[in-house]
Amino acid sequence: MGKDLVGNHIRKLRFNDNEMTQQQLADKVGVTRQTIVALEKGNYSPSLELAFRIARAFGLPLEEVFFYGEDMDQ
Amino acid sequence: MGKDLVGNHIRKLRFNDNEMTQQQLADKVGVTRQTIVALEKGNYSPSLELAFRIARAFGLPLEEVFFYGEDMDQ
DNA sequence: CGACAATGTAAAATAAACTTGACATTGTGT
DNA sequence: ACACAATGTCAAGTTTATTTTACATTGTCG
Repeated sequence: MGKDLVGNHIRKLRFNDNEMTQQQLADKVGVTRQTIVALEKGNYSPSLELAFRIARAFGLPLEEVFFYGEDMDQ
Repeated sequence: MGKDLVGNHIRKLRFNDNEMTQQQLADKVGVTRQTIVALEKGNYSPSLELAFRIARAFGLPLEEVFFYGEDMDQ
């Protein structure tokens, strides 16, 4: 809908503890690698459902993976 | 994408403290009333962006308004 | 060098979210 | 009884998320 108000830490999180490839994350949450690429690039924001699945994949609460508005560039 | 794994407390929250009409909430978060109706009925789950705006409208963290999986029927 | 894994990119197609407009129902107040 | 506010519903249309396919780039390892 909106312009670009939702951001995420997916790429960072894939490295930190978790050390996951785009493909592995994609498989784990049940989407294609292209979707992960698009999210990391910030092309669009995911559905709420996918956001939940990704947060789970990292074992984090949703708002530690995705953020809204002001905090955008962190 | 998925079946019906995401639920929400929108309807409850509109009453509790906040006492808001569907139309008022819709205006506040910038969608049409139909969208609110559809969400309350569980027809689909919102975009992540809209989910954030709705949570904000209630002054709550996203995961206190929307929930995933097990907790579905609460 | 040649092979292979991880990533980037891009276009066309499908699915899901959201809008627009219109009408029906229920309850409340006058 | 009439009016009006809040809610429910339905169908057709637009926009955004996601898939599919395909190819290009970089790094590593034999």
